Amino acid sequence: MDAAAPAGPSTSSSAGPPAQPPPPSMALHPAAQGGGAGASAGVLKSCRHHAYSRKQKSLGLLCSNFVALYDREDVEAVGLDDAAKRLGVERRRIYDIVNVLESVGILVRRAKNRYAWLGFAGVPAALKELKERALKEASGSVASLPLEESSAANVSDDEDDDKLGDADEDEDVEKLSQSVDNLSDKPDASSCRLRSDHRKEKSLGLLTQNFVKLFLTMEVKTISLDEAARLLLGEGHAESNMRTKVRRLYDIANVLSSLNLIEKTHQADTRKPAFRWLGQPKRKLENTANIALPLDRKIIPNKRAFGTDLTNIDNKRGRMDSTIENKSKLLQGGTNIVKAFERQLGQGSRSDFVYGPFHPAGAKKQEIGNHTVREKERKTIQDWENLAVSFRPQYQNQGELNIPLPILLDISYKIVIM
DNA sequence: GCTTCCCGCCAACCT
DNA sequence: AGGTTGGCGGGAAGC
Repeated sequence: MDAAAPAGPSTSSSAGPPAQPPPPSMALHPAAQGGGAGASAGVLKSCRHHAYSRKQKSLGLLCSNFVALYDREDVEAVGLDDAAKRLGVERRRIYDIVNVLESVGILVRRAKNRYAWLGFAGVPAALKELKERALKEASGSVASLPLEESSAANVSDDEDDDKLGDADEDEDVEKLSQSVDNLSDKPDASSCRLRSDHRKEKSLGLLTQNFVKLFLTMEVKTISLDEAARLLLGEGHAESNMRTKVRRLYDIANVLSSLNLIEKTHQADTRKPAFRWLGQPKRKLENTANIALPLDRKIIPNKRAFGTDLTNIDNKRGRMDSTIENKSKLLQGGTNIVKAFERQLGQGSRSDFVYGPFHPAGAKKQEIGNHTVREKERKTIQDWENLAVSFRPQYQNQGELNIPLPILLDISYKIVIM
């Protein structure tokens, strides 16, 4: 499938993206052709002369659209094919999105090609678990290992029901972590498993979790992707290795920032961008204030505008983090992890997590796996619903979305309110 | 010229 | 064997 491709054997990537493939997410038109991307290839080609724009095809934007499409009360399952078709992108991209979303608890894989939609209500539990797992790692002997290795070596709380093949039922949020966590020290448990785990170790999902763990465990609030890559890889990394990792982190960061879990900022004294964890409602409020500008007045980030990339808007939102300060903090990070954790866990746990821009439709889906969302959280969620009214996602090509009318109306409504 | 990151090849992994 | 998943890195858009 992966529709677009063919036309020409397009040998390999070395040939480079030949004549711009039509930007599917732009070109595909709504209801018109529920008919499948492939079919429209010819038509799309005719649009080729339109300037090709990466922005309109960014993962972040795609993610926003994805969320807009499924973040509704009545959505429970997500089919990959369906998503790809409706969003007008190739399946491959959906995998990217879905893997990241799963890592933060928005989705859970149920079966081949099928995911369950938990929505933003699933985020707190997922983050909490991430935190706790990282805490265990930290307090264990693996604290000093790069995350990528340590997480592969750690054991998650209650696992080893070890699965495979069975029950679609309850491989919940933990699935990913389990499969990786189980790796454990048994040297060559089974070459099969190791090989499989090796692949998982590098998965986008796990990388996402580890990236998020950085924010949850480090004292610093912002981190550049270079730093993140370095921390995740450990020292002695090959240069190419590093580049690849950074590329993946860009992908992840774009998705996470479209979810508003992080935002792009700039390190004070470098032109290098960094990402800031959006963890406190307080900050969120400031966000809201910033965002609640009339559309045409809105300060457009000087860079990419996918998702809700607030990037350059803010500056004042937090204290200025100097790169140097960050670096030294990061270095201490390992030893401070436990302390930082205790502090974070102690300070009102996750009521301080902030969801994405959409009001948590899944607010009523209180049960995530076996975790029950508590009252307090529920309350917070309601607060966010209010926030959501003024917190408008920045869709850029919603017109091209294959989103059911009611949703579009709902979205537009929110935009108009602004 | 450097950063950002889309694209799609193709191998690993299922079924 | 055929379909699904997703790592990976080339290379072009964006700045």
